[in-house]
Parts: sequence; structure tokens; C-alpha cells
Amino acid sequence: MTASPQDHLPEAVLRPVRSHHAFEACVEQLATAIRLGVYPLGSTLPPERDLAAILRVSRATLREAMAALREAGLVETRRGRGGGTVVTLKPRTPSARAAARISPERREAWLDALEFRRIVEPGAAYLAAGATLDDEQRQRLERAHAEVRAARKPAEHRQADSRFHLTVGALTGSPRTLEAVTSVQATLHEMLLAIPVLETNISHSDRQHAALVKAILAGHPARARVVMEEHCDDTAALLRGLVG
Amino acid sequence: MTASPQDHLPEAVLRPVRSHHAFEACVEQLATAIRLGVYPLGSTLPPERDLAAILRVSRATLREAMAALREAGLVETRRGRGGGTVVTLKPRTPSARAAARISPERREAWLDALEFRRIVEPGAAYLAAGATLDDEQRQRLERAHAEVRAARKPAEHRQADSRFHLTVGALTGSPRTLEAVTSVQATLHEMLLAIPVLETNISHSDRQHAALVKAILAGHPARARVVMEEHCDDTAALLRGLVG
DNA sequence: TAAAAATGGTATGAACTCAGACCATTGACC
DNA sequence: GGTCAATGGTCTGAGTTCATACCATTTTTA
Repeated sequence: MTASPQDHLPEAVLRPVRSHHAFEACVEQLATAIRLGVYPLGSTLPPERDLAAILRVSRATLREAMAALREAGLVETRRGRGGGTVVTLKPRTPSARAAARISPERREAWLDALEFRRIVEPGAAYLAAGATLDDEQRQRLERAHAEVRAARKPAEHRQADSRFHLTVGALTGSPRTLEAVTSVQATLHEMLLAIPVLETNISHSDRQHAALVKAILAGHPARARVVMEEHCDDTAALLRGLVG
Repeated sequence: MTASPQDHLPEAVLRPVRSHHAFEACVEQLATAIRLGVYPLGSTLPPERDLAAILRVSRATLREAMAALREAGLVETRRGRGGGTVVTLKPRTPSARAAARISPERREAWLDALEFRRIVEPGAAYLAAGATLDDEQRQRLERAHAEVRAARKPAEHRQADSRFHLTVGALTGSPRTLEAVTSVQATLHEMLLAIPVLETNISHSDRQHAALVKAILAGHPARARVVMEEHCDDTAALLRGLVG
């Protein structure tokens, strides 16, 4: 039994406790959900009381977050029955804004996200393919895929792609896995908006999506994982070249 | 563009923002680090000011957490130069306490952790084997492995095993991956203490550890991943039978 | 032996968060 | 048209957390 902490584990294992301001964390989550297209343009967010319960936060705090979202132009709010908060943010066009200078820390975080994604999303595909899916779940996956194919503008395509990956994560039935996929997609989305990326090869990407859907619906975990790995590798290769 | 939120993603994507009390989160993290053996019996925690900085929390809040740890008998504190807070918690013997009744929610969370682990730890092994490791890192891995083999009492073996897996996570160089491994190991540790598990097959487990170390040091990612997958599957099969 | 340094211990006022109650507005339903 | 339910808007007092000092104790070092 040693009398000193092991190796350099301590510094690496202890993580910052959540950010001071709860309302900032709420803004973060809601803005991410909106940008990723979980709540698309024109959709209504849940009532404040419900959202507060979901985020485990007081209504007062949630309302601060909502005010910030309103301020930033992501949503608008109407009172009264049938009212609520509606998404007004149009999906941004990728690379619409010139890439701001990227801090080294952010660059590190981005590259880390790509590595983590290479683990998490293929794992999610594996789990989803191994799960027994009911008809509704199968339709959900096919609908998400159809929306990606149907999207014409780059901005819509980007959101539909996020939703597709989140849907795969949701099909795993594993909350932790979905949380990891969400976190990874949020960072990926941030990267794709900040980097003036060349037009991605959409048809190539769609062939991979199609193969993935097929493997999941057919219940071939190993196949689904390989396809997702290739998909992640292709995106990562493109992005790494532009970031690193 | 629809006018309603997509599918059932919203409920699944939005996560509770944080536990209300920052000091509870600190207690949680520190207690986990101590129980997992990151800070073994007799080791000294970092000074309060440093810990507060690491956890991004005020010293006042950190001290509340420390008081709780003292209260619970995990640590003792001495003042003055050369003083500090020392770990006094002896590692618990697995299944020393009769299994308390396990709530359905906890059971769900545990099963979820096993699924997530099946993704994360093999992924970490893959990354670690693919990374170029310097001599110190290689020695760290071998030392962690040696400590597992050297451990005689079940309680010490349990901690050494945790540290071994955390070490693999740390070797990936990916903060997100290490965070995921830490979270998974914390839940796994909780399970192993709460369930009156049969004596695990230590020699079997050690053969897998040895194969894993070999694959990582030799730089064979695919091999490392397969070995870790089998290792996770074996543990999971054992635990699932007792939990589910 | 005295000073300095490193550590935990204490105090204070401001900012944040919470829970719960109540108010105001609007649309749905009878 | 009237009633009511669902929704956002407001208020308040208590509990938490923070940042920043300053104090007390012990060991190291000059």
C-alpha cells in the first residue's frame, strides 16, 4: 500500500464540477438541441414547467435561460393557452461565417471529440443493430434517413444528419450511450459551422447512411459498426486536415 | 420543415443540468476517487486550494465536501505545513455487506453502465494501443498490471483492478475517453460492492489483463479491443445474472 | 532560534438558485 | 358568449455558492 496518489491519475480523473451558473448550462443544452434540429424551426418547446422538471432546475432559473435564448433570437414566446415558446432560428448554413481564429484549447477539444466519436458512434450502431426494434422504432430510423436524403440546402442537410445520428443513439435504448452521442454531435456541429469546410461528398455519405440503416434493420451489429467506423473516419479525415 | 419536435428525441436528449448542491458533486467525485483507489489508503490529497481549483469550485464549498468526507470517516485532516488531508478509508471487501434491496431505477442504471462499458473500455484499449507511448507510460501500464497481480486480499485486488482500467483510459490521451472510463468504473465498483458476487475467477481475469497489456504495448489496436471486449463480456455475464 | 512557507480554519457580503405561491393572458370547450 | 384550463410573468424569503480576505498551526529553513 503506497502512501502517495497513484501515477498521474488524480489530475486526470478529477473533473470540474458543473459550471457555476445553472442557467448557463440550460442555455447550452437548449441551444444545442435547437441547433442540432431536435427542435426544428417552427416547433414549440415544452411548457416552462415541464422543461424545468426535465432539466431538474427551478422555473425561475429556466426562465433566465429562456430569456437568453429570446435575446439571442433563437426563440419567440407567446402567452396564453396554446401559447409557448417557438423556435425561430433558421438553421445556419455551414461555413456561412468566416472561420474565427481557433484557440489551441478548442482545437484540442475538437480533436478529442473526433477520437471519442470514433469509439462512441460505432458502439451505438453496434448496440442499435443488436437491439430488437419494434415497428415504430424502425420507421423512426427510416424516416430520419429519408429526411437526410430529402434535405436540399446544406443547412437543412446538416440538421437532418445530426438528427439521424441522434436517432441511432436513441435506438440503442442506452441513456448513457445516447448522452455520449449527443455530446459528440454537439461538438461536431460546432466544428462544421466554424470551419469553412469544403462541400462534403453527400452521395458518398449517403451510401454509408444507407448501408448503416440496412445493417441495423437486418440486425447485423458487426456490420453496422464497421460501416459507422468508416463513416466517422471519413469525416474525421476531412476535419483533421482543416483543424490540425 | 415540420412544426413539431422530432420523434421522441427531445425527452431523451435533454439531460438534468446538475445536482443542486455543488458540494455534493464534490463529495461524489472525491469519494469515488478514494474508493477506486486513485487515492489509496495513507495517501495525501492535494491542498484545499488546489483541489478547489481542479474542481472549479470555491474553497468554501470544497471545505464543506471535505467536512462530509471527514464525517464519513474517509479522510483525516492535519493542519500546518506538511499537514493536509489523508485517506483513512480501508478498501471495502466486496460483498462484505449483505446486498441491500436494489431499486428498479438503480438496476436500470447498472445494466446501462454495463452496455456503455462494452463500448467505452474496448474503445479505450483500441486508442491506447494505437497511441505512441513513451517509456514512462509503458512502465505505468506494467506497474498497474503488476499491482493487480500482486494484490492478495479481495479489497485490494478490486482497487488495483479499477486503477488498471483507469490507467488504460489515461493512456489514450483522450480526456473524454478517460472521463467515460472513470464514470463507468465508478458504477461498476458500486455494483461489485453491493452485490454478493461469487469469487471472480482471478486467474482467468489476469490472463485477459496480461493479453491486453501485451496488445497495447505491441501496438495492436484491433487485438487490444477484442481482448477488452471479452473481458467486459465476462464480467457483464456474471453481474447480469445477479442483478437482472 | 527566529523567520518564512505551507497548510487548514474562519468570516463577510454579494450573487445565484430554489420552491412555491400568485397574477395575467390567451385560446379551447361547453 | 361564458367558463375554464394552459400557458407565460412576477414576487418573496430562505438556502447555496462564490470571491476574497484574514487567522491559526505546524514544519522547514535560514
